Amino acid sequence: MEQRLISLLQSSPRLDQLKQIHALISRTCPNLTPIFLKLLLNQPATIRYARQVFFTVPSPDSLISNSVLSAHSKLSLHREALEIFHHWHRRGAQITSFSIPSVLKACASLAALDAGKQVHSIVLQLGFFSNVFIHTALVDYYVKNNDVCSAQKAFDEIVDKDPVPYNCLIFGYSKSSDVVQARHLFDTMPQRTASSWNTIIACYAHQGDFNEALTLFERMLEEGFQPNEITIVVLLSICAKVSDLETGLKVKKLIDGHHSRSSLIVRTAIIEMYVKCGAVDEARLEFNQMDRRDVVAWSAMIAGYAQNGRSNEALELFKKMQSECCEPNEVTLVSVLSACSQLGSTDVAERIGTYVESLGFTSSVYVNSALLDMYAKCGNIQKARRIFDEMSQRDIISWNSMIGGLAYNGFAEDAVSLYHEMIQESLKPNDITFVGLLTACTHAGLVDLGLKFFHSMRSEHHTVPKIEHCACIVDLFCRSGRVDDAYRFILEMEMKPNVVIWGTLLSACRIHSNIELAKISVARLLELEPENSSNYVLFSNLCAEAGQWEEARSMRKLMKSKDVQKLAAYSWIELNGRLNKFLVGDRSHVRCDEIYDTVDELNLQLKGVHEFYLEESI
DNA sequence: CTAGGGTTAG
Repeated sequence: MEQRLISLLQSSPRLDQLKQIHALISRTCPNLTPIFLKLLLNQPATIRYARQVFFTVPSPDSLISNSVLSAHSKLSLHREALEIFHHWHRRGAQITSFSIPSVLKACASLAALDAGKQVHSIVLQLGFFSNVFIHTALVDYYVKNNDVCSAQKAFDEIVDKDPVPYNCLIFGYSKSSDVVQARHLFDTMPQRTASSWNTIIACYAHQGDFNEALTLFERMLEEGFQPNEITIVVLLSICAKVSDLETGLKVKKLIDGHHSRSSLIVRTAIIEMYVKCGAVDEARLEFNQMDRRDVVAWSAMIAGYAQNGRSNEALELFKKMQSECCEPNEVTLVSVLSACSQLGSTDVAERIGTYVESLGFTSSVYVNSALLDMYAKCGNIQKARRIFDEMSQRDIISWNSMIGGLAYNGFAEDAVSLYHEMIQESLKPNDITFVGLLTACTHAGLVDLGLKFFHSMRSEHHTVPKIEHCACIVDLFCRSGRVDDAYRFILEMEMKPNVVIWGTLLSACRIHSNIELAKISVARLLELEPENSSNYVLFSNLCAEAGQWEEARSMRKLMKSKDVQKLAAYSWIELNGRLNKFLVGDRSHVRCDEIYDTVDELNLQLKGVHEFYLEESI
């Protein structure tokens, strides 16, 4: 009978068949009910029915009750687990020490604070003092509720501690950023497991102390611990954050033997490691080799393309994801939007924007900020503003995107007044806020206001200006023709000027024909990036325009001697969703004659407009 | 029949 029952249940019966089997058992051999129930618990498909059967059992013993409870807990059916426990508790059934951990796990996952406290008091009433399992579950419960104090108290109750409660509490201290306590527990625990190492390594990684994390990993290997999947994932994510491809590959080697079996998460972490090290093509190879991909894997790869400036490939992959019926989540959409914002195409922005808006992530601050950022960067400032105004919640990044968006689109005054609104709402500006503000001032020629904002960073907002803020100030002086002030500012800067700063000055020197400063800037630029052709070309053109032919020729010579290749620059225009690229003297387009005629005509018209304004001003 | 650590983002 029992064998037949097993084979019947394994043939994935329908609900009506299950009912028949159940009826048969209750009529002919009720003593088989517990076995029947246990078999139902084994499969997620039949656990619902198991619950119904359990509720009909007149007085279930604690063994079967605990099995029902733990089966639900294992499948993360926490709500149902709590329901079972309440039902059972009401009937006055005997609660054993085995019942408690599953219930506490359910309370922790549901963030059911009151229920958890009740269970704790039941624990005290029933006198389960110093039971390792129960108190470990209590430590875990309090850690998950961010109450590390109560967790420590529950921990202290345990007389004979194995590594598990230590690991739980170390994680608790890690979550509350108390590295000292975490490390103390780790150092003093009598014996460790691989999980102990994983927890402490992850703790340092969360703190941003990647060196200590890597040192501990080496010690872990030295002491003969076998890294598991979680160790690998933690390490790969560290390598991703510090862009350390060399260590990343070493870690990857550790699992290369049984690579085919490695989990989705490990493979996603490998993709992420490659992506953050700039090795996008290697990431794609890894991605292609996956036999199964979830939304996280797709998102990681799409984000990888987006972050490495390969927007078209990001969008192509998103299309493929949709064709394989994988539903995008917020993270996917944010990456897709970020790819679009780099393309700068109004058509694509319109299409993807409308699509994203139709999906109903209306309350997501993340998605909305990415949306408004994209609209702004693609020139649709009205839509960007509409999204911003309609947002029910905004964080610093939403404000920054809007301020920056207004700034880049030339609405300097709106950017500045939005900043004041932000201050009114008592939000703290960060360094990105100031990049937006300074950009606004640059575009509008508001030199004094820009300098005021720059100085207020330190004095009022306790943020230290970074090199990008200094670059904004240099640009601010340069655009208003004050190249000498720009140079003076560079000399007084606390940090070493970079290529952006010297490049800005050099370009300004060409416009304002300042050969002396141009010489200084180009010298710095050739030190910093001898391979960049535009510096040589810019300087030599500048000299030629000023009539200094000898200087111009020698710079061309220098460029040639260093074998610097000049990159062909092209301009492009998007028409009816198609991208058309043009090189200098390009005749490849089928209608190039018409195109050149039109360009000539436009030039004439522009000259006419220019002359008209000249006459007007006289 | 009981417990812990991990991946994607503006």
